[in-house]
Amino acid sequence: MVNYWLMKSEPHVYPYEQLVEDGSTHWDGVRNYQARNMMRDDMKKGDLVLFYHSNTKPPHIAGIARVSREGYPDHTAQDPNSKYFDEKASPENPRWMMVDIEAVLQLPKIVSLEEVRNNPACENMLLVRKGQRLSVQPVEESDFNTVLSMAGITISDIE
DNA sequence: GCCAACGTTGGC
DNA sequence: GCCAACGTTGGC
Repeated sequence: MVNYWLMKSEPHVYPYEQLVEDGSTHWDGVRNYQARNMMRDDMKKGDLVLFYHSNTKPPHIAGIARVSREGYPDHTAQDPNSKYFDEKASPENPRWMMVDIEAVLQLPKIVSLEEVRNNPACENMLLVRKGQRLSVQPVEESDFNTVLSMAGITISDIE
C-alpha cells in the first residue's frame, strides 16, 4: 500500500535539482509536530512524494521523490552548531524526526500552484486550502495522479 | 515588504 | 487550562 505526500522546500535552500544530484537526502529541519508525526508514524518506504518549491515565483511542484528510509531521529536537533538545534532534544528524547527521500523523476513540465488551484479536480488538496502551511502533507492518490497528468505524465512513467 | 493564518510559549 | 504575545510560513 503506497501512500502519497507533498513536501515543501525553498529552492534557494534545497531545490529538486539538488536531490537529483545527491540521489537521496535526509529531510532534516522539520520543527512542526504535525509534520513530525507524519514522518514518524505514517511515511513508509516506497511512498511517493510531490516535491514542492515554495517561496519562489511561481510556487510549483518540481518533481517526484520516494521515501527511502522511514522515520528516525533528526540529529541536527542535537547539534549546537546547527540552525535547527533544539536544546530540548537529547539522545534519550530526540524530539524531532526525519525521513530519507530519493529522487525519482523531474517533471517534464512544472505544475504551478496556480494551475493546481485552478483545477477543480484538486480543490480538496491541502496545498490549496486557506492557511495551510504544513511542510509535509498527505495527498490523495487521485490528486497525485491529477498532478502527474498536469505535468504530462502518468504513474507508469514512474514505476 | 506586507500580512493573514496558524503554531508555540509562558504567565497567570 | 486560558489566552495574549510573539514567531513563522509562504503567497502575493
